[in-house]
Amino acid sequence: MPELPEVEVIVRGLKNNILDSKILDFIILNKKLRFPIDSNMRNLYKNKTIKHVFRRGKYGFIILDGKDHIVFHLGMTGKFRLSENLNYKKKHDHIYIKLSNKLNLIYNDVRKFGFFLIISNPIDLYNFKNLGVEPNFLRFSKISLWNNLKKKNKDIKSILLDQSFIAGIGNIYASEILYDSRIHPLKNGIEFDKKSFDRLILSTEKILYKAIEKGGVSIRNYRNISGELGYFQIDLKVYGREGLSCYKCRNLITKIKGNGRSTFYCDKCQKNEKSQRHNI
DNA sequence: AGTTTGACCCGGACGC
DNA sequence: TGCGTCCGGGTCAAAC
Repeated sequence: MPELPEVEVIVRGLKNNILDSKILDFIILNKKLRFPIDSNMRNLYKNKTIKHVFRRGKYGFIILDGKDHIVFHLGMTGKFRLSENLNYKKKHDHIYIKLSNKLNLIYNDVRKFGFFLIISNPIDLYNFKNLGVEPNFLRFSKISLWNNLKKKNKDIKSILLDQSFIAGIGNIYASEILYDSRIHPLKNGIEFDKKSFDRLILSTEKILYKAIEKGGVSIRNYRNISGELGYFQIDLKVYGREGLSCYKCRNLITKIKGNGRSTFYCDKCQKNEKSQRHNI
């Protein structure tokens, strides 16, 4: 699932391959994504040059010359691939972007949870979708994050998924971050002390940064043999390991469900004095 | 106003 | 094999 590290690696892949080329055509094969694709897109994007590509949270931005730009979100199964020709079509291809550098950028999405939106100048990135702190700026935002956290009367797992707190963490990395920082997923924001908060921030940086690095290394030039951008295998320490033994203490990993989302953790390594009392 | 819940998007996987 | 049911994650809106 594309969370921040995957989107970051995909964006780097795009930078490496499409920057400075011109969009010769923007062909919409299927409008029915998460939000219906605006049919103006083809006209707006045609013959525009790609000036910048960057990421904010799990969103990607493709900045063109002129005032209209592209924002995309990959949902659960959104993928980009680069192809020299358009004859090799795949199931669930939804958009073909013909580029002046002889490559075609293809958007493929099995579940169609992803979307493309038009965004126009001026772009207020700081307030975009009310997104919170970018993880690479965490260490500079600790005071406001701490104050924010201490006001939140809900479990840290949900807080991590809240994009207005820290931007870009999804369900998988949330479990990984909490495992790494030895924090129980049901620990409340207001229950945090400075020490565990510090560990949380460190682990967030560490887990996300390592994943980005892994993605960059495992995909040579950010693009695999089939031209796919940014998908890579991360070694998960807790996520999906229900009933298997913890790598640190051999205790069995627990899976819980809240808000319809699964959370994995080790109840020996990630203690929560308060919720443990009520747990059984 | 902050928090919780659930709907929605959809096709693949799985069970019978 | 065919059918039905469930599942997954991110986002948003409605409910509390």
